[in-house]
Amino acid sequence: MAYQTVGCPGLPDDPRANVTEPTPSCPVEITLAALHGRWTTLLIRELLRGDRTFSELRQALPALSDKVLSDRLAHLTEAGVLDRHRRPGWPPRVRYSLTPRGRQLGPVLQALWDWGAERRPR
Amino acid sequence: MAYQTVGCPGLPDDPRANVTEPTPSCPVEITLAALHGRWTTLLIRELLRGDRTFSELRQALPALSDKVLSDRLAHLTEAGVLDRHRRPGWPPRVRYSLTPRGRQLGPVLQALWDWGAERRPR
DNA sequence: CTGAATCCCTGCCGATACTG
DNA sequence: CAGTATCGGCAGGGATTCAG
Repeated sequence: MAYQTVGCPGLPDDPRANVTEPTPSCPVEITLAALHGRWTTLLIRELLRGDRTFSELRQALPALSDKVLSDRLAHLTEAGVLDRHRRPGWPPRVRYSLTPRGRQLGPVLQALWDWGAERRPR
Repeated sequence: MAYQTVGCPGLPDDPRANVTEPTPSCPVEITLAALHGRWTTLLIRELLRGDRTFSELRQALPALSDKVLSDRLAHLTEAGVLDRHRRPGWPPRVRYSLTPRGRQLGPVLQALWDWGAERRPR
């Protein structure tokens, strides 16, 4: 995807809180774009637990295909959420770790968790 | 969509924090499913400001088509985020308002806003 | 006024096969 | 080991048209 949009919680001053259509400059949309795509939040959860290599992530999420894993990692790196560390030598080893900014997604995921964890009012 | 996934912030006790693939029972995914789709967060923002009718929402978000607006309202109603109030008489008027649970999305959107509003570390 | 039905187009995601 | 190339299915979303 990349198809989520804007919202304005308590920030009436910021002009970005008053957009009338989905726009990439809206902070809410920026975050949703970073989290966008199936498997993405699971990957972040895995990396919140510590650094991981490509194959460690594959092991942790067996149903995730190489291609999609590769896509997600590239997307998250591009979004500034994680860093790639290529280790020299053979076999090639690449280590993925959250950036400081990526670690700040913790509270965001927590907020998402909290809302979803409440009992559905019938 | 409906294609976002799980995450586990600080809840290692909950078994749902350890799923190895996207599943609808994960709280994070429940929330992302509720927010899912283009225009959705903009609609919620609009309704956080107060009740709105169908045509008021159309006015507020001119680039949003009838079909998608209708889809989003149905989806959010289904998700327990908002209520429909059909007013008797002619012309038909339907009023949409956030449920208590819907209003609790405020902090969630705030968390999304906050992360997206921070300067991108270059 | 408030939607539902239909059509088409685009982009996601999975499977498979292949490379440095 | 860590990816990329290619293909196909399917669902999201916009435009238009029709209905209660």
